Amino acid sequence: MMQIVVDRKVGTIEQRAKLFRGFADPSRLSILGALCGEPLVVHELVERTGLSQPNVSNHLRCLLECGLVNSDRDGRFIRYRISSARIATLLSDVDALLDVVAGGVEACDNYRGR
Amino acid sequence: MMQIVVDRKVGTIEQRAKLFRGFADPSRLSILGALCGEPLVVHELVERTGLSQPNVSNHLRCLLECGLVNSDRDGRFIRYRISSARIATLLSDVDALLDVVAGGVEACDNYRGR
DNA sequence: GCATCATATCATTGCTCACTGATATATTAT
DNA sequence: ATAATATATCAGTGAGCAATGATATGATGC
Repeated sequence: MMQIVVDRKVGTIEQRAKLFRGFADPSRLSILGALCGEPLVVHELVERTGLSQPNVSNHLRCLLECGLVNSDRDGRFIRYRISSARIATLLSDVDALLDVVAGGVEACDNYRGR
Repeated sequence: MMQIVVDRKVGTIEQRAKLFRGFADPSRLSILGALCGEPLVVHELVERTGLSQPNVSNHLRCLLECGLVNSDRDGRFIRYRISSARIATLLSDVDALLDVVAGGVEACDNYRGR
């Protein structure tokens, strides 16, 4: 029986990029940052992030679909939590990297900010 | 004298998002991944990534401006290297997170891929 | 059932980015 | 100086995403 060996890494680059894009937005970062502290319901996230409610919901749907957060219904509230402590790890790693490259990132004009 | 206390985190969220966006592209991930192995000159990156030369140069300029890579001229070649081992750390952390959420990321339709 | 609160959905609009193709600059060798 | 190699630049084009506003769904208490 023939066997086709698929290079796992090739497919993974797209996945990695997709995962990075999950973090590459100020709104989602605010939400994830808040959830790293403690689980929160939507209107709490709205308060803390200052984002509009539909905006938070839209991003939560994305984060939920990607598996970055989980949700539980609690009466008429829905409580969200990060799905893995690795998310917090990733966020602190980025901060560590920012300590090194913050100046350059600030200066980089290629992304004009959104 | 009045003092205005600026929340450092607010500014940092934009920076974090910007830094994440540096990684949120398959082309740049390919380039960074290759450079994590060893320093390489541009045409080597072109070969290994399969990207066009202008495309590689454009992304390198961005990565250079952001401080994610450094460059040294070597005759008519220009050799690029990652600026910090933390970059490799970040990339492997993402892979670790992908082990947990890969299925969800794959299924998430919000980013249709680029 | 009705009113209210909590959250989700959806279409639209505007902005931003990635890639391409052509061209320019830089370095080395002859 | 000229040719050849290596890399950078830039404008244009196409596509995709984020936020908004309006509305829909769902749950609770009266």
